[in-house]
Amino acid sequence: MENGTNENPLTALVRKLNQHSPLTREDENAVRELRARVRNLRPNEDVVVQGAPPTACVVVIDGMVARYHLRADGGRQYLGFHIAGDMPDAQGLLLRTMDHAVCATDSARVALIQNAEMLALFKLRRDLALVFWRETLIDAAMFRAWITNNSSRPPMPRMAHFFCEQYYRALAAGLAKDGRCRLPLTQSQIGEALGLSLVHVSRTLRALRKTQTMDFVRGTLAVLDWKALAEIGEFDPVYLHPHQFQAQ
Amino acid sequence: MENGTNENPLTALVRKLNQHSPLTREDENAVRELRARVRNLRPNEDVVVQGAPPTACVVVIDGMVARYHLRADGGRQYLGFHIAGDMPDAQGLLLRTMDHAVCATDSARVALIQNAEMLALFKLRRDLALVFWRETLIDAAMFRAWITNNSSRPPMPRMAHFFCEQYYRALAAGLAKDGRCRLPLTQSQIGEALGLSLVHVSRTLRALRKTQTMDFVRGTLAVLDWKALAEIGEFDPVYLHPHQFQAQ
DNA sequence: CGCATTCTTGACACCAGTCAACGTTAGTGG
DNA sequence: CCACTAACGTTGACTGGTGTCAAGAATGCG
Repeated sequence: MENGTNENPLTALVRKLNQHSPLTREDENAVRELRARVRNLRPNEDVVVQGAPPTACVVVIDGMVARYHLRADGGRQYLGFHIAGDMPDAQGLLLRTMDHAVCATDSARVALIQNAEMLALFKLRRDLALVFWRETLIDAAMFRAWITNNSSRPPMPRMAHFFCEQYYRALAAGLAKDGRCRLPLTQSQIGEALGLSLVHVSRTLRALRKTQTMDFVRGTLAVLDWKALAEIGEFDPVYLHPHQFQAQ
Repeated sequence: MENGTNENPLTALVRKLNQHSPLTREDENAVRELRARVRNLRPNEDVVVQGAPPTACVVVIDGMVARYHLRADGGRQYLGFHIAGDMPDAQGLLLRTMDHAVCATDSARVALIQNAEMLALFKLRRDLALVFWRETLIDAAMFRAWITNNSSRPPMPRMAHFFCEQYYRALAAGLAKDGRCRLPLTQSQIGEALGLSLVHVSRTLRALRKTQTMDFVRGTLAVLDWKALAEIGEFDPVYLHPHQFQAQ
């Protein structure tokens, strides 16, 4: 399901929004007609820098993009990884300072939409504001899940939960097939996401592989036994609010 | 600054919203005129249960309220603590299932507003939707800060950061004086927030006390040297977006 | 006063971080 | 195609930090 260059860059976004908030045809078109500047990112290139005032908001078209906190000592804490259709900095729409940064983990393509344009859209189509709001609320639910995961689960379940989340979302985005999806991260980055040292990521990964439920090699995640993996990670996708919406 | 029973129960909410999004007099009145049912909570009583469909949203009037994930083994992971003016479950407005619970940590008073009433308000006063949206985005920033705090800081800075956040927010809410504020938590609960064992909370607290920057005794936090404490915890309040707003 | 809850302290074990060396893979240029 | 390099991953040895267990002290409440 590679995104052809001819396709509207916001198609993935529309699909994603529809998953939790069915859009009218008019709403869909209004989103698709947003003026988006497409930008190619090289691995590790920042697209949003921490501390800056946000001006445009980012929609991922292709590849993977990460949010992270830059620590005082220069270290990173990754806060989430984003794929086609995700808006990793929607909070910038309404806040004055970015409290975190966004970068590409691998090559990625993103669409940039001026905040003013988004806000104008919300004025015009009020319901869409609620749709994007809901999107940011699901985002917040993911953050909560990360707090619990990183704070209260031992390394192996923690890592299993992490892989479950990534795989589940890739599946929802149509980016998984044959039990595999792209997850272009180094073990070091996984460590910076889960609060584990690189060495311990390696050890934990070995232990996880031995359960025969998954594999992870050079940026590709393979799920061999979803049910068992989800059990190890205590993974329950309710927080991702799949196919849910509240009628207005 | 105890909240007299005669006062409008939503005054604290209006004050808080004003801190990031200056409201017009009409907007203020519209918020104050929301029909709110006041409910008294006893220590440890749930007001929102995990997994349930949300129907009303909660505004804290008095006391302290906590969000938490209930783990499969019955353990809790606290996700945040809330004081007067906070809306600990605003996400319930637009999502179908509560992925976390809300309880009182001590006796508390909350106002309950039907979701339908809130949504009607947003239809009537579109700008208010953006104001409440912004409120939930600041919430999300706090979650991110917790991820980083719990995942990447050693116990002492972690705890210092936690105390800084609580004190800073109490101050903003007018609930601190003489360098002290209420923080009605047991050490066990602090452990369940920071991902530390009870015993280690006790040890870390002793170490923190020895720095002479703070004290914490039976539900009261005293800040003795704010600057030094903030330094220990690498605390930078930008993520709380104090006095910030984006003109629409 | 007596009981339940919370806090403190010490002893101990083990998990996970650090250090260091080596292996593996991908990419580059000859 | 091979040689070389840099980045990434693996493994072992070691250490220290943090959890667990257990006992006792302090506090609050009835």
